[in-house]
Amino acid sequence: MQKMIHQVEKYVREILGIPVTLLPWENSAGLPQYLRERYRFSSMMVLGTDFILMVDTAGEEQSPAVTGKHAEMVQSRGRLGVIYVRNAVTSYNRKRLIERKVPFIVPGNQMYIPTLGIDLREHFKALRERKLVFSPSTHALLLYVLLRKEADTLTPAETAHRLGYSPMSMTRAFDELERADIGEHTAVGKERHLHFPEKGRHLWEMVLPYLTTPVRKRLYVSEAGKINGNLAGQSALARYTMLSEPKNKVFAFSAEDWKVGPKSGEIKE
DNA sequence: TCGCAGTCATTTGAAGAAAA
DNA sequence: TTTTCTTCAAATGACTGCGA
Repeated sequence: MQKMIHQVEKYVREILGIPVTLLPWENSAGLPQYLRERYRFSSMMVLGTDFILMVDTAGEEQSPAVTGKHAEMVQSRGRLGVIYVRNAVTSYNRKRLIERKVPFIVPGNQMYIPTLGIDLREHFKALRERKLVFSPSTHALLLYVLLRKEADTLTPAETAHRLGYSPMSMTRAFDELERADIGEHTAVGKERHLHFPEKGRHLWEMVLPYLTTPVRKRLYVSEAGKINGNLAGQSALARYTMLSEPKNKVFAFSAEDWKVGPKSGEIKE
């Protein structure tokens, strides 16, 4: 929770360019128990105006109507404007919070405080620098390098042939690695050469910040015993190591295999 | 001639908006 | 609140031109 308070502080400071200090709000003891259980309260001064921050600690989102009522109750007790804070708000609830003129802050994302004329939406997200994340073809190239024993020099054309990608995709993968300063990139005539001086764990740790999970979705299904697929996660570890089998078996499917396989059969999600 | 790179088209999925 | 529709971005391949 303290982390969220810091995020709000940082976000407001970044956007408005002024120092902001958040302090615990002393008067929260007089609020009903259910409000004190759901929210954490802080006081904040922005542009000369004091506010109470009502930080939502619950996992599930509640309706904007309920949020509005809670904010009104806190406002009537504290005699100060209330700003609702939550780490994420769905688009439809955001719209309704604005309709109800409920001030809110989603740290790093949105700030709506109509009394101060502040209405900063998600477009600020786009202005931030984008983190370099490797494309799937680059992931494939790296896994190929990590799994094979010999350490020879690679070219885009040869790697494309081996991995089943087009030469253009492999050229892009080489570009991404070069941008991330991973591997030794040289050119022999017009041919690009890529060599990895680092091996195994060292290489893995170097590339880790640029990798993303290949998992699109996690599903729990009935009749898992009827599934025929590639074991994944702890189930795969149990197959190849001394680890014991997990209670629920884990399988991995590509989107296509899932559609023509278990999803089309009698397995229920 | 061949390998690479630039550009454009296509496909796919995610996110947001609108409708029910 | 849920479902459906729309838009946008990412990933990839095909085509083409450049230059060693």
